[in-house]
Amino acid sequence: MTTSWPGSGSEPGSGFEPSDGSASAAFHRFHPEVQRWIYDSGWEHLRDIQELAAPGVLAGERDLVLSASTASGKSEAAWLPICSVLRRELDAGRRPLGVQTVVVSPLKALINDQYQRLSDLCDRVGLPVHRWHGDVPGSRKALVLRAPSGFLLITPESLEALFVRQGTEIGRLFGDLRYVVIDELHSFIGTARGAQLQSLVHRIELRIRRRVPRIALSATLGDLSAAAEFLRPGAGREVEVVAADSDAGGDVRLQVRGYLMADPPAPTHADRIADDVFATVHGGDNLVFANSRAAVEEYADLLAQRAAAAGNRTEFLAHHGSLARELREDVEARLRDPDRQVTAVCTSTLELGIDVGSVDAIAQLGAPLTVTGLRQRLGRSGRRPGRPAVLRVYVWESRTCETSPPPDALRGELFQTVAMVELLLAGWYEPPHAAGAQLSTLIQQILSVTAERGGERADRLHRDLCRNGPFTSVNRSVFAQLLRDLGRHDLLRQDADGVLLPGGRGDRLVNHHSFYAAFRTSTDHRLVAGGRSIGTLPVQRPLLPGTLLIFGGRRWRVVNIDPERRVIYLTPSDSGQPPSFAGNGGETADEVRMLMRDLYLSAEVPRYLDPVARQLLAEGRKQFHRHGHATQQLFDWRGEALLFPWRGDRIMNTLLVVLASHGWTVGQDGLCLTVHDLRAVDLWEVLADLARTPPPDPVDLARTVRVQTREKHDHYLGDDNLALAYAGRSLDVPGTWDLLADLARLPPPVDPPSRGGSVGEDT
DNA sequence: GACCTGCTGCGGCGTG
Repeated sequence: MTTSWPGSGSEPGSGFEPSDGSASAAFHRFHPEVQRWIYDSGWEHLRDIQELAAPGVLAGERDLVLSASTASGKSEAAWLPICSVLRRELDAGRRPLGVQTVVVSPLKALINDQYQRLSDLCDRVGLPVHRWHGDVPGSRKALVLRAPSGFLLITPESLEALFVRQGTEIGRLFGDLRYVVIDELHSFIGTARGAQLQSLVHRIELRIRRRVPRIALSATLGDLSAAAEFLRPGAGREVEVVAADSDAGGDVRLQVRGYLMADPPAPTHADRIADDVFATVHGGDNLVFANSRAAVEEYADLLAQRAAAAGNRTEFLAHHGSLARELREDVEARLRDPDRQVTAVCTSTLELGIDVGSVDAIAQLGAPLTVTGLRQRLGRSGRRPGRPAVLRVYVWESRTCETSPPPDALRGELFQTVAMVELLLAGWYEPPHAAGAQLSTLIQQILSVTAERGGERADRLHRDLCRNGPFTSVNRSVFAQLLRDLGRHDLLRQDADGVLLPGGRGDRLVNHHSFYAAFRTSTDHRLVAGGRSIGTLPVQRPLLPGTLLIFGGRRWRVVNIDPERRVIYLTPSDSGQPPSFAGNGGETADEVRMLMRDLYLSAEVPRYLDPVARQLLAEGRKQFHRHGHATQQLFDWRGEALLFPWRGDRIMNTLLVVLASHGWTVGQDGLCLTVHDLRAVDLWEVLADLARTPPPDPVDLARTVRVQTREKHDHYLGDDNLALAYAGRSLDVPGTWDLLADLARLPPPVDPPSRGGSVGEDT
């Protein structure tokens, strides 16, 4: 079969073929204007994901998960067939009566980027594109409300605001909806924001009284069937999963570099790493990822000092979520500027698909937090044809001696890094955790529905949000208790007919803009220097005038604090310290910790390790065997029993809660749990006893935890529902009892761990 | 010890 170009007929067989050499079937099914746009864009062929996705999207019946690597043309795989369908309807004389495609995206910056790209296509095809988020002027939003049509690119929070503020308009706005597209699906799965998104999409379908096909896009889905189930709760099996692996991309150059922390006053590991990063990144544009905002500030400062001392023209700029938007956008603009050499030191702010131009190399400082994040970071480079993706991971370990506790001798940072790189190379990503009942987000959605509908009956709320909606695990009795909790806090009240309405406090909550986000944020202090806001800082301890700070890559002294208005006034200074930020980290997965143990037991040396990293690998293995980890998981250490479960943080947390509920004083120290005033052999007995008892009810176990609140509206929950929410979010009782069964099969620990000489002296 | 994401309506002011 040959391909002839529409209109011209002059380019038969112009190479419009998928990479297997067969003629493109999809191209011929697109509308001629879409075909012309593809041709004018200079594409030689459709990408695999575009070829594979086209029939399903064109049919417009089934839900689809489109999974393909970064920069593989996933967005266009949805847009091209959707534009074809919508344009054919225009040709047939059908005028749209509302928005035809909603694209929900997790970031404003992604929406802005996609708006540009989609507008180029839609201008040709004759379809309008609108964007709607917090930075879009109200006048533009008013235009959409007046004449809704075409594509609407929107955040979940703005969609929430539409339901609350324009509740009566939802049916008119979306009455003609043909597709719902969800971009970067992985960023929503298993989160409060994801439950909110499921609810909002479901609520659109409820209002227009029909099902709308959903199309989800992602490059890093750890579990495709879980993604399908998330996309259409209760009917994941009917979702078509389209995965294209063949575009998985070009060369990857990867190195793990090890450092052994020197004793003071020798140069610190940070100085040595900054020297090495500086030596490798000058020239071109680079991204340096750190694991905390404080580390970003520290390294941006160290690198800028080196550039200044060397008279180097590379700019080193900090980029993280607490910096003012103007400062961040300035960094992004400089990265895009081809005349500047810019290295951004950043947190996960630059991890997702924000277009910052072509990046030459990626540095990761410290062990990666997740495989998914590492993959996204790697995907920021190598986006130009013929250029490899370059990733250098910098890992440092402390010098240890015989008084160091056993976990430090194991070189856990290095082994975690190697485990994550191996999982990355194997194409594995963290599967979503069960998130439990998501009661905090359910509270938000109950209040939102009552606002949208001007009041609603309890049975209908349960039917729409739980029985037929995304909060399926919430039964009538939990729901009834939840409504009583909300009544007690004056969030809801009931009128004489039994209709639930927002109470006084609920009314204030819903009518404040902070209501639209499902996730919790801290109360930040604004940092002001020279009359300009330079960012925000979550302050945990009182900050005194005179305190020195490094922020935005510059040094400051605190001159004054306004606690009422939560403003911190700064003046430039010659010295400073990185600020401390509050935060709750992610969870390390079971698979990572289990692979770490396999790596200790193995003798293989990955080729991507530099000499010091190899040495740390050898030391870690030596200590692993010397301490008896190959056959034991329980050890004595200075009056404490140590337990190495080699499982993820959720199981470690569950085990900690179980032991604490039996009266033991338990802590977590990286890879191990520490139990005070107990011998290892006694802990072995305790664990064996536990393994013989039936697993506890997770909710009963959760009740023993002192602080169970974590999500935004958790503090409104009564004791029962709070424990239910905690259990679903933070406990894995079955996984923990599987582990206990394994531990009970181990021989009882006999000897205290051998106390060898100091580790790592020979560097 | 660890990341990120989001936000309406309206009053006041200056300018064309």
